[in-house]
Amino acid sequence: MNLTESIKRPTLHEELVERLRNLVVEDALKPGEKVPEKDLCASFGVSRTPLREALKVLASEGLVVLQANRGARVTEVTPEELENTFPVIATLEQLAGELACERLDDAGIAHIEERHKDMIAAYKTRDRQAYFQANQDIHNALITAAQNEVLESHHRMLAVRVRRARFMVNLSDKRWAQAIDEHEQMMEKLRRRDAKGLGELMKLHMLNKFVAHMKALQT
Amino acid sequence: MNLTESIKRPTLHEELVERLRNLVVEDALKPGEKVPEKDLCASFGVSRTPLREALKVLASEGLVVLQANRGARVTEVTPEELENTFPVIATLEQLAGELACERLDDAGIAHIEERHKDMIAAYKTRDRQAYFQANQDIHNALITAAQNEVLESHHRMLAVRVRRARFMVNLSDKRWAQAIDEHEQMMEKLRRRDAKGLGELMKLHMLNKFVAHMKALQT
DNA sequence: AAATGTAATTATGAATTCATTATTCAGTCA
DNA sequence: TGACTGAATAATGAATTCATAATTACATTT
Repeated sequence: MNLTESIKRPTLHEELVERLRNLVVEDALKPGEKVPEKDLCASFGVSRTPLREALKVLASEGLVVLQANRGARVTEVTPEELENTFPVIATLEQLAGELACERLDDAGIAHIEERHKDMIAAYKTRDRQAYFQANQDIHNALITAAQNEVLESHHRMLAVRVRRARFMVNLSDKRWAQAIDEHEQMMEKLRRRDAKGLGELMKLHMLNKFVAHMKALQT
Repeated sequence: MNLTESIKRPTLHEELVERLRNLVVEDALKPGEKVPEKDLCASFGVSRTPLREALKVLASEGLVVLQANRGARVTEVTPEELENTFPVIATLEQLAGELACERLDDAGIAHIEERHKDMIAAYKTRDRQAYFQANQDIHNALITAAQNEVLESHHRMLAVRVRRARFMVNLSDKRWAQAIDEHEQMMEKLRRRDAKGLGELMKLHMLNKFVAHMKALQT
């Protein structure tokens, strides 16, 4: 079978969750900003019902907060929020690193190696856009390699929240170089399939990223 | 200020999320079971709108699955699901243990000590109900003590999913004794404020619980 | 002018209605 | 008998409507 692509027509509310989430992550909807249903309905061309359903989901993901009878607001990215989020991501990435090492086959490692090279190339040409993309691909690949749906979904939820912080800070040259170095070390552990080592490095990598973010925010 | 309790009048959909979640956790709604909106609306005395909003939230928490045009089903508790969930909970509890050690004051530790004694008492009289309750209280207290909202909310989501498994297996005498022993060790680490030690024990405790569950399921 | 009270407007929560998609079941034909 | 067709029924997705709470604008009082 499978002659054609399986027909997937997502429901409106699913579509809206996606679109709204992107708006929040891409910073089109600013933190603290009110999200008037009416306007969103108009711009998406849907009625309030599916939109409100979508907002409920976003709220349970922590991207917006709902106040009864007072509508939705995009959650603020506060230092406290980052302070709480990073350790949790870090510990999840540690677990992911360990599992990925055990479950990745040679082809999988080769694939990550490719993206790693892309990332290095982007670093050398100082192409921030390409760097962020390759970086994210690598992390996502490692998460996927862990083959744990629960881990993956919770990691995604948290990663989304942190990704918004990207718009707030500039990656310093020093931190950028450090991050590249950490990735080199991670690749080394991965090649040797050192599960514990990779896990620890990934955790540390996240916590260092956190420190860099906090420093940047304090200025 | 704060002269009176802040007035909280939850919206219907919030109330429904709570109630429905309980129904799933308490196993009143069985895994795999269809959840006809109509019946639920009738039994709760609400219209479909808030109920459907609640189902969307439950779906994003992974307690139900929504199939377009075919309604909601309670998610099955499969061995795969447990296999994926336990390691994630374990790693979160490890983090919680470490943070709790750093942040609990003497009064907080004393409070946990109390619940620990309750748990031991329940064990001696083989009062499963009281045991489960005290056990859960202890874990929750440690999570709360970590003072990390993100950690807490994600842990709660996962704990709910696992708690359902309780209805599927019987706690063996052997495992029960082992669990008590593990808790004794955890308390010892906590008294000494050995953050790393408590974290490792809590992780191990969860993984052992997982092994016990899997053994029980295989029979 | 500042503060308080009140009416008008707006936005939200929830119920209802409408439109589509599944499901059921009787009937037909091989 | 058993597989297929299609009408009837039921359930769901989405739009609309209604009710209520919040906000705003304005007036009144001091």
